[in-house]
Amino acid sequence: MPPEADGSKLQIFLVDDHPLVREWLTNLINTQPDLAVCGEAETGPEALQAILTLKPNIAIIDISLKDSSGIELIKDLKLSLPALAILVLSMHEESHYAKRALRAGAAGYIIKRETTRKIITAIRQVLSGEIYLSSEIATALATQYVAGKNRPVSSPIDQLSDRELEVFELLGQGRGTRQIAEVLRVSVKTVQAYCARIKEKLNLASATELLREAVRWYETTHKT
Amino acid sequence: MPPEADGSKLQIFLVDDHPLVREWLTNLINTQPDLAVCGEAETGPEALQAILTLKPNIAIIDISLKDSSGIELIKDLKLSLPALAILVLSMHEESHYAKRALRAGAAGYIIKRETTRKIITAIRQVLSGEIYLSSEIATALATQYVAGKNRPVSSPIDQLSDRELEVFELLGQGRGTRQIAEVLRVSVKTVQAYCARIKEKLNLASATELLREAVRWYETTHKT
DNA sequence: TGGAGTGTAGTACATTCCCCTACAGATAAA
DNA sequence: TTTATCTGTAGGGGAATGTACTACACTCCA
Repeated sequence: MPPEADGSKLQIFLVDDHPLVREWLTNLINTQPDLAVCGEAETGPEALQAILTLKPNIAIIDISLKDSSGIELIKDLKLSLPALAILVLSMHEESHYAKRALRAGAAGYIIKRETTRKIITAIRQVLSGEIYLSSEIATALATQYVAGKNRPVSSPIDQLSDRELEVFELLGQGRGTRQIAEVLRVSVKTVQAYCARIKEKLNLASATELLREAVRWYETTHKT
Repeated sequence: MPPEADGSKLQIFLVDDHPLVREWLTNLINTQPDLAVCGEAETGPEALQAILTLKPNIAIIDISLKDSSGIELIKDLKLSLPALAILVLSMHEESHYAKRALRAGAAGYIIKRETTRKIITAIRQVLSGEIYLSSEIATALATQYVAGKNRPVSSPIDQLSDRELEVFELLGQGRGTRQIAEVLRVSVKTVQAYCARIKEKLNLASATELLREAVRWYETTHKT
């Protein structure tokens, strides 16, 4: 059973790089008699350290952090604290993100567009050990599961591994190899290896085509 | 002069499709003694109608709405209510979003990652008739203007010469330098020179960014 | 228990990028 | 008309990337 350090309130840790969202969530949560925010962080490393110290009951994590990836953070957390409940708060409605988050160890996935009532519901549901998914995401996953009996892969993007997808997305943002290597804190060579695998999986001939596909994908998923 | 319907408070209208952000902003604004939120909307059309009725002092608009573009909303609003102050709240830190917003008629552009204090500052500054830009955006735009001499260009693409545009388009199709050189029957070196000039004209830092812009432009002009 | 997939990275050579320079013809400004 | 800028063309040289192939530890699944 998780600790209930401060009185009898359930402790919640927030990870999001938007001060806006953090403040709003803090307000929202603190209106609940049995819930309390016990800490916040903006980046993955910060979050990891603080969570290991504070040992909250639940962590609410934005998967698209500024420099590091929320997915990586979830994996790291699950390694150190397998019992920690994790709710992912995301602005992406696409189901790839949800699938990845769940595979990484999250117990819930809710989009930021959701109403506050549903967010509270999600927090409680995840705290009580259940899985929570936004309804669109849930239906999307369900249809994919049903259709996936003899599945013709919906998007070849699904074939990419987590790391590959991160690289793909950064490419779509217009980052160069070196920049990506810095963001991911790995060698340039590693990034190149990812690019090679992505090209293979997506059947692309050159780096230029890869970049084109990355930009297209980025544009269509992060629509303006 | 805009009306001050409710007492003497300045009336603010919110347009954002995240309930999260709307609630948070409402809270934030209502802590200010002289400001009040007079209405909210989730979509462009809703917002347009409500704003025309309520005639607020300022509208705070998220440019990336679910179905319609915030930019379109800004243009429509400026047509009907040229005096309305508009502050754009965006999650994009790239300056071209800011440019488009400003060209459409916004008086301010602030990213959601900004601190709450700065958001209040931005609201006040825009209300008082000044322009507000997040500092990164401001410096990015400033450098672009300095480089951009005195020409009021509608689209920076117009500045490209014929050959440069050809190269730009081929880049957008995913061709590499060598291929382009073959198609245009010139030296690879010449293509590189074109790329360099395009980057200069469009104020792009790297080949990767150039390619990203080329793909974007190609997608928007040769599709739908 | 062994193969497939993933995350990581190295070597070696080819290609491209990036910054500078160059120059001739067109066109615009002084 | 002269001067300045733009445009199309291209080379040199060092730095960065791309491409192809290899390697190794680790996990997961059969």
